Order: sequence, then C-alpha cells, then structure tokens
Amino acid sequence: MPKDTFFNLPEDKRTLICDVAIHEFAEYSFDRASINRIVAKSGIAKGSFYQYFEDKQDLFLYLMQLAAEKKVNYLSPLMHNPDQHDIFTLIREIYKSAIQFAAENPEYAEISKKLLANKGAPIYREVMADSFPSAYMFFETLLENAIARGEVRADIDVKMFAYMIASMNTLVIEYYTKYVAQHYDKKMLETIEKFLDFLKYGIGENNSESQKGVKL
Amino acid sequence: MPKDTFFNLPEDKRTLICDVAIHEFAEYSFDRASINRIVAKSGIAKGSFYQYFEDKQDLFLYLMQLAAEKKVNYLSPLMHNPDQHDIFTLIREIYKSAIQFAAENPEYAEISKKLLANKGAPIYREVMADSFPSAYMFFETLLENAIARGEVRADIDVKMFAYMIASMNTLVIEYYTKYVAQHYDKKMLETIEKFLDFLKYGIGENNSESQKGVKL
DNA sequence: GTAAGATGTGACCCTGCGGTCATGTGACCA
DNA sequence: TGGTCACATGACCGCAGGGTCACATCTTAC
Repeated sequence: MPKDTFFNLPEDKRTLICDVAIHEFAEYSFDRASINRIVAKSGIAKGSFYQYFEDKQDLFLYLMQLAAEKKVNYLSPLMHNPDQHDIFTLIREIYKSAIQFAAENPEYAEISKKLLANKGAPIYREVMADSFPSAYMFFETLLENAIARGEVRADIDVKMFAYMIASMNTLVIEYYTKYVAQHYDKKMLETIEKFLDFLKYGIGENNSESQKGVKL
Repeated sequence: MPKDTFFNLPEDKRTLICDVAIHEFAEYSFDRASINRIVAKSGIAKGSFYQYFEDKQDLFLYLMQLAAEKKVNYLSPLMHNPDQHDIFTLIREIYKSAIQFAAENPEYAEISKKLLANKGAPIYREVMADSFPSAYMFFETLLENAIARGEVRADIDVKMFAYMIASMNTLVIEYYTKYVAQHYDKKMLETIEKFLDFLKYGIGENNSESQKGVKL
C-alpha cells in the first residue's frame, strides 16, 4: 500500500504518477522498469517517490489493484445470476468483458501479459496470491454445473477444459488485438461468436449441429 | 554466431558452457541472465567468454539454433508426407513431438516460454525473425487443405484458427507439464486425444459424432 | 631455443539500478 | 516570531550488470 503522503497529493499529481508508471510497466516488465525513469517523467524527485511508496513492488501492486477495480466495471450484469444462463452465454460475457477491458486499457493488458509471461518471477506469486486462486475454480464449477444441466458433454476432462477455457481467453484477446482491431467494435463480437461456435461444435466437418452458433 | 575460438574448444568444455548457459537462461530470462554467473559456473574467465562469443545475444541465438536442430529430431516421419494424412492426425503428431520435446528438454521449453512471454523485447524479434514466419502459415495451409478435402468445416475463419491451433499447442504443453506429469508417458497421449476430440467436436452436448475420437 | 600466434585471465571501466538521508522549504499554529 | 510538521529534493551509497584490455600462458613450427 502507498503511504498516506501519496493519498494526500493533489489528484492530478497522483494520476500523473500512475499514468507514467503504467506506461513504464507496460513497456518494460516489472524487473526492467526503472524508478529513475518514472520519477524523471513524472517530474518528481526520487526521494519523493519513496515518500509515496514503500518500494517498486508497492507501486506495482497498487496499480494492479486499480486495474482490478476498473475491470470489475466491465463485468456483465448477467454474471450476477450465473445460474440463470447457459455456460456458453456466460463464457461469452466473460470473454466480452475481458476483451473490452483489454481493448480500452491496452497498457493494463500489456502489463498483465508481461506478468503472465514471467511466471517464475517473485512478483508473479505476489500478485497472484491476491487475485488468481478463484479463476480456474470458477470455470471448473461452471463446467460441472453445465454438465449437470446437459449443456456440456459429460465425458470431458473438467480440470483440463477449465484450464483451456481460462487460458484461451488470453489467446482470443491476443488474436483480436493483433489481427482484427485495436478497439472494441462489432468485429469483436464476431470474433467471440466464432470462438464460441468452435468451443461448442469443434472444427470437424461431420457435425450436423455446427454453424448454429454463427449468425454472421 | 560464436567465434572460431569457441568451436576449437574441446567438446566437453563446449558442452559444459552450453549446459550452464541453458540452465541460466531457463532460470532468468534473457535480460536477467548474468554472464558473470555463467562464467563463474562454467569455471572460465570472463575474458574467455568474449573470446568465444560476440556478446550475450550471440550466445543466446546459438542456443536457440541448437534447440531448433534438436527439435527437428522429434518430428514424426508422418510429416514427410503431409498430404497422405488427415489434419487431425497431423496435428496430433505435431503436438506429440512438441510435448515430447518439452518434456525431455524442460529447460529449452522454459526458455521458449520466457521468450514468448517477452514479446516486446528486442531479443524476441531477433529470434522470431529466424524461425517463426512459417509457423502460422503452415497451419493456414493445413486448414485450407483440410477444408478442401472435407475434413474441416468450410465456414471457419482460417486465419483465426491457424492462430488458435498454433497457440493452443503451448497451452496443452503447459497444462500437461503442470498438472499431469513432468515426463512423456502414456498420459500424454491421453491428454492429446482429449484435446483433439475437443478440436474436432467441441464440448457441446448435442453432437452425435462426439466421443468418437476418444478411445481411453 | 625461440619466435609467433592463438588462448586464457581477471582487474577494471562505465553505466544504471534500487534505495537512503541530510537538508531545504513552506504552511500552519501559538 | 518562532516552532513544528508534512513534504520535497537530489547528491549519494553499494552493488551488479555487460563489456574491455593489457598481460600471462600455452602451442606450434622452424
């Protein structure tokens, strides 16, 4: 947690520091990010920085917290009653909010990506300890319920596909932001529909049910 | 490329240096890897290191080249006649060889993972310039041919699924090495079959063809 | 034996890092 | 006016990084 001194700062100064820091972490990863650069670009003295934050990690964890708060705002209202919707609808909403967040906050998305990439680093565990334990579990529960309701084949490996579905979210985001568009627009919805159709029916030809999900 | 001096070295010394370096890059990522540590662990003087290699990048690219050569040996003989097999068989073989390589060369796999994670870093482009242009193209061609032969639905987005299939390989490897086993054994084949079945039929319930792919 | 060339060596250079601290400054209150 | 307290400052510290270089030591050939 930042020190009181930081929160006593005028808001524009605080925002400036955060913006500069986000930019820095998006460009350089935790280890290579430089406090010297951050203070230079923020126009504050290095000593001041350490009046605001304990250390580099303190700043980073604070930014991650800001990101998490911001991310919650993207969640669909459908998620408030997960039992009332089928799993594919829920996954669609989750993916949508994640892509929208990534598209509208590319620097946060970049930081997450860099973090995910450095799974060995000490900072990774520090961050994940705060936020991640629930993600895979959530998809596992989702799958189990969906199987019970007959929406999903009962013979799948739940753990494996909880992992796959959680991770494929990142893949779809990467594909979308890299090859389709940098912004959240109607093509995003098309991309998600394509993926959901695949998730449901696969890419194999001999499947009478396929193409149902795609209405493009 | 390493200098002549390096190749004039006795083989055991060369191997030792490579082993130490691989270990270092597997643990620390390109930027954080330390030449000081490498020379210390190899028992050579720092000056000697720069008689062998131009710089850190020179060493790293050389190791990547070694990895690529080693990886080729894992490729299935089926890949010599890709036209004679259906796309799911080919994907199975590609995934198998990738997992086997990762399982038997965990440190190389770790280096790749770290590299993939730092897509912004200069070293990433340097490596990918050598090796990557063909990967997505390969899967695109594979998909187009498969569609022409009626193995794959004609309505899919080829570019998107070339990307997904290439990337999901990494996901399956990660899942396998993290949750199933550290070695290449029969469970690996089961994991791949589960994935192929998913790729072909999806996870949706209303699919008369599903479960065909799984014979466990 | 000795000259020449290839190899080996580690002290050393510069740079940038995260982090500290003595000192300065200005607002507020008595 | 003087004291106090929150905040600002940048020179400075120790350290580790990549990379260099003058010199020592081996190998080979005549």
